[in-house]
Amino acid sequence: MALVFERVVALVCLIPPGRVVTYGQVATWLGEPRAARTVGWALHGISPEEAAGIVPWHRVIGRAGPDHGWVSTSCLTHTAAMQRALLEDEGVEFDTRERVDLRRFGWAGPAWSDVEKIIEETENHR
DNA sequence: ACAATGACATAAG
DNA sequence: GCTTATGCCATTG
Repeated sequence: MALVFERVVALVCLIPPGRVVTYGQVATWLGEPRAARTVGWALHGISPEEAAGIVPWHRVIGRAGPDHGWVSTSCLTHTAAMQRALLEDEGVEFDTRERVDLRRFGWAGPAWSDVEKIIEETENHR
């Protein structure tokens, strides 16, 4: 497993409220720019308890263009309507086509030191 | 081991 | 700008 799910979850936990990131970004931070799909899989495996208030899974969205993202979940337990509601509650705005402006709400990502810390922790915890 | 699938991404038509 | 086709990683049958 080149891309450890725990790292994905840890990174998602670092996303500040009112900000969103794409699956591809998360994958890139972990050194696997092509593992966007796997990131989605990792989040899909999150338990309901974690999703409740610990892991802000809703802040991870798909790409809809260079500057826009959109809710791409098809999961039945974490529906798109639910995700949109959670984001709007944090101040993230959706345009008329259910898309988010990444230039306004996108997150540049954590500092490398934080990513490194996560890697070490997951390495240690393992 | 092979084929199919999925909360993705990018290039091509 | 939208639809299709291909590529990707990891899981599952």
